[in-house]
Amino acid sequence: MVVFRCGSKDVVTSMKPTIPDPNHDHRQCVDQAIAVANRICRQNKTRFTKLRRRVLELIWTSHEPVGAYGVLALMNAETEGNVAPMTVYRAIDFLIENRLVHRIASRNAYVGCSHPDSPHAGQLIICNDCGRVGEILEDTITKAVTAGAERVGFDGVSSVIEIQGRCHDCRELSDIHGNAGA
Amino acid sequence: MVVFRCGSKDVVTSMKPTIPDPNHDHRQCVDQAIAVANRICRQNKTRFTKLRRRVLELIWTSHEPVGAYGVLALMNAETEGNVAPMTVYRAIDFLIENRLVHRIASRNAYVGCSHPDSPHAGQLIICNDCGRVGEILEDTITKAVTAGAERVGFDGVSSVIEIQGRCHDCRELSDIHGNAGA
DNA sequence: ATTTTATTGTTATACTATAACATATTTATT
DNA sequence: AATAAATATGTTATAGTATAACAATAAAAT
Repeated sequence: MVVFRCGSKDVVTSMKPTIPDPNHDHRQCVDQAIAVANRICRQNKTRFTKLRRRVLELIWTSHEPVGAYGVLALMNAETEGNVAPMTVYRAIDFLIENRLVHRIASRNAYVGCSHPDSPHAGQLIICNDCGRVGEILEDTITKAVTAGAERVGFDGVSSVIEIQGRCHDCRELSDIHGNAGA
Repeated sequence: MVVFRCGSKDVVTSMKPTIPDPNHDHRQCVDQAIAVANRICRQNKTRFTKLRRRVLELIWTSHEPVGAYGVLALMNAETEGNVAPMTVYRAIDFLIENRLVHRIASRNAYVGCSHPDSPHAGQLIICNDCGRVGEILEDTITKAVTAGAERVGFDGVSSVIEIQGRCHDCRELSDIHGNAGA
């Protein structure tokens, strides 16, 4: 199963919705993310403060991962006050604990989570060309990992699964160049 | 399939060889790793220099991941000359390119590769208790990841798969404590 | 022997993340 | 409402990870 959410659309399919279309209405993504965050934090009895909201919005600036210092730069660009790294990291930690943000270990960067409600961790798909990141929830992967771990006596498994490759859009672009382009 | 190599033993099994036994003869692991590295580099027409060999040996000091600055500390502890970080990083990069070492993205650390010959990337299993790292080659995982990626139009996939949990040994230890211990 | 290429040395600096303690704000309790 | 307890944020300093840029050396190719 592939789950992908953008704005109010919640795509559940077995085919191709990969990474958000370049022309999609991204403001909807952000609005949706904030709305979901509000609900999740209410459920978790945690506080979705102004700072945390701000950081979440900035992380959702795009579908490309942002570094903590990237967020910091965005914050300090807007306001004249000087936010310290610690402040950003704390907010990010909170967002991760509440499953609103993923850390991409292979890039030391962060990206908004598309389905914070889902109980089991998904897999990140990272395009090496355009840098965008999507998320899939493949049961076969989850099961294979659990089974593989159990085979070697591993317990209480949580996995970092980051799939790097080239997304559908970028492949088409390069096909055009390769076949007909200059 | 589970592949695990220690010393001259090359275990291929479907059951339980997890992470190296605490009592194993670790010098054999190191010797084996160096011998394999020699061969691999000859095959790759790359140079397995004294420095690179040294760094590989130090990374193989144990089955726990070592940070780059950990390697650096080990080097500077032995010799009185001052090795610079850059030197270590370059050697590590070389070793990774030649598949002799894995980077563990979730820990910013490095660990020797147990099967540099294998064409497809394996999965790392990391014990959160004892810190040791093993490596498995589960075809079902590899295939599930490839299939999942293809389903969303992903190409040329290479994945970071780091499975974190508690190894067989640590679980047994904690069972003892839980059932009969103080 | 000379050119070319690859490796290592050296210095400086960028990037990522956390520790420790002070202050402010919110929530719970009386 | 006043106080205490818990949570969140501010602030400063520092630890930890990684790379850029250029110089010097060593190995391979011509």
